[in-house]
Amino acid sequence: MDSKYTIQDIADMAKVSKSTVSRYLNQGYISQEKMDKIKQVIKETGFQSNFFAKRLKMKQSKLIGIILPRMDSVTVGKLLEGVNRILEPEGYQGLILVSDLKKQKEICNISNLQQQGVDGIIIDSLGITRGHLQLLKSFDIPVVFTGQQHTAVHYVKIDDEGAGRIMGAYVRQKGHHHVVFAGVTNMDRAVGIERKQGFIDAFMENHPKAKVDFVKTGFSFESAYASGSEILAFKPTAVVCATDNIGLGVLRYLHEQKIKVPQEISVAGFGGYAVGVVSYPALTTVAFDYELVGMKTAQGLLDLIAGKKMESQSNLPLSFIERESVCGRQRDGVDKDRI
Amino acid sequence: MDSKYTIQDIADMAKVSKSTVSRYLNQGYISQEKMDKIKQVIKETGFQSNFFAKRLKMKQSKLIGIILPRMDSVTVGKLLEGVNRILEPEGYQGLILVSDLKKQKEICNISNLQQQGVDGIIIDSLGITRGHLQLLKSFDIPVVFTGQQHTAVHYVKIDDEGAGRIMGAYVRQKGHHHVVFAGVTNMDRAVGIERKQGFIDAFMENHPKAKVDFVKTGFSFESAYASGSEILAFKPTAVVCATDNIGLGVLRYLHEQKIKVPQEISVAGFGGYAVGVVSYPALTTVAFDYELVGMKTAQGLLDLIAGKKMESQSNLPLSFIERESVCGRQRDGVDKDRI
DNA sequence: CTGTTAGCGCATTCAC
DNA sequence: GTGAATGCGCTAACAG
Repeated sequence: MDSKYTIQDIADMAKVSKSTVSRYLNQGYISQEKMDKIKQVIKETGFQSNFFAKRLKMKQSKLIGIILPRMDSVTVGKLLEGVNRILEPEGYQGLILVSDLKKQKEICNISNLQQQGVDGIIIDSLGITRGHLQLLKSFDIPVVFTGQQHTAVHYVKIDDEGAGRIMGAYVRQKGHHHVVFAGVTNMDRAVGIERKQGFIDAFMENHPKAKVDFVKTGFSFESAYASGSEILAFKPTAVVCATDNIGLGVLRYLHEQKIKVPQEISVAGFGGYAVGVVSYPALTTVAFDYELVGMKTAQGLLDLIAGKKMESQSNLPLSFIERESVCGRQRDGVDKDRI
Repeated sequence: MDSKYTIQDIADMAKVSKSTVSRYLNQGYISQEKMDKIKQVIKETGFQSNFFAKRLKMKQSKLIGIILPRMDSVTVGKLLEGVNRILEPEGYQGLILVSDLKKQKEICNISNLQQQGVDGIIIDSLGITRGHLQLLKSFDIPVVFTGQQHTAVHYVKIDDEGAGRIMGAYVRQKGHHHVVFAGVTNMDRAVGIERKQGFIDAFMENHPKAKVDFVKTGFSFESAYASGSEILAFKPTAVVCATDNIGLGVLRYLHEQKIKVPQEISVAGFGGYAVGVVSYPALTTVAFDYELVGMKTAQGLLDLIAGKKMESQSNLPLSFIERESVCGRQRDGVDKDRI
């Protein structure tokens, strides 16, 4: 295959022993004379040491396994960008595996990566199950989760509950009493439970007339769009969506129904994707910094690999972005405002 | 590190030789009796063969290097999705490196991957330079480009020129005479030259009154938005944008300027991203199937690895998506329609 | 069918 | 400082 030079070849050419070449490649400890000679030969031949032979000796792969639920998502892209920013300068490379939104495959991927001899694993998880914990116990390579949390593992994630609370407080303060929360399956703890509960808690607090109806939808624009009529049936004054994607789908549905946003119904989302600003109206949202999440996650893993401790955290900074899709309601003008 | 069992350990435990275990792991050719014994021991120990030792022998890494201009982009996500769909069933894994939009880094990444001993490389290139070709000549591992083309390499890409032509014909047929093409640097041959030229050629054909002004902008939503006033200064009846992202930025600018699209100005893009449908109005565009590109690219590479030939192609199917952002013009109502 | 032997390319003792 | 020798864990002839 790669009909390449070996360390022996260049040793011969430089008229030294291969250990000398090896030293040149690693610590040093050789005379200037041989050093120059070797350098020259290496340059001429374009020699590069065999990755696998090296790793076999070194017991270190400099490879980090990265398990992702899917590839074609904005948040995943941002996350990777952040992870890469930390890994690359340290000489690590990411080995990416995709779970296709299946928890079972996520577990397969873990064991796969472990077998490949990666130095650590980052998992943007769909949900941490007993299966995960059991598998993780069976070997001792460092693992950091993101996206989901669990007391038994290391994790770095956004504050889903806090994000929900921010939105809940905002919508309440805007004078809304009756909202539909368009959320996802509670198989996804972070988004399906924490984020939703945060919203409900803050929205309900000291808010006697408050009412929240729940409509379950998927993560995609299309499924959100398809839930439009179900949402409308509750006649809310505002729709709070578990993700910006869902918000965009709802917005589209409303637009096609000729329902004015935010005049007739307000809409809000979570995520802060750049696309939120291209919709009409631009989507009010709680923004997450996934690139930062990626950086923190990678740094945590590197710490673990170095034998240091790492602190799990689920409190990464959030920012509220008020755009155009939510408007205020008169103190008591609820429900009657709409037919 | 991974204080793991070796093939020797399990050979001892099963009271056979390690070659027998190796056979068990690979082809077969052993008695049922020993087979059962080995299977049991492996199960008990959770043994897994050492990845690096195996690769060192096999001269095959089952690793495919993938070089991307950046991570956080929708097209890249789709592409990877497609690549992965082909690679995974064949037991290959992708090793992803990011070029941060720098051609020089793209070249470094190539040589990096080659050193790692990948079996092949896929490059979503920023532009194929002499540096690329020279480096590629220095080793013989299969490489397939996408995103850009060059006669001296293998490539699979969308038909940028054809896409441009489709849009050119459409806009002309809609009765527009004066358009601004909001494009990117011609350092990017595919988008900056081929796509633009295709548009201009088709638009100009048998179209005496036609006029195309060019405004150079970046790939981002923000830079497109910032180019808004420059575009408007030409007073076109339509703006054709080199990508949907640019189109979205222009749309946003126009929206904020209270200029009605498409009544006052039409806008179109290229790409067919899902987000095009959430803008207001929804963006008319030529859609590319990047997932298909990914699949074709990966398949081509696999063919090359298998010693087969592969045909480069730049004619992957396109689809025109007519949405709301372009409208017809009266035969001579040009320019005067706008102040 | 099975055990023995011999490397894959490299890092790292150990004497010199 | 430097070279010779050893083995990382595995696969692939080689004889039996």
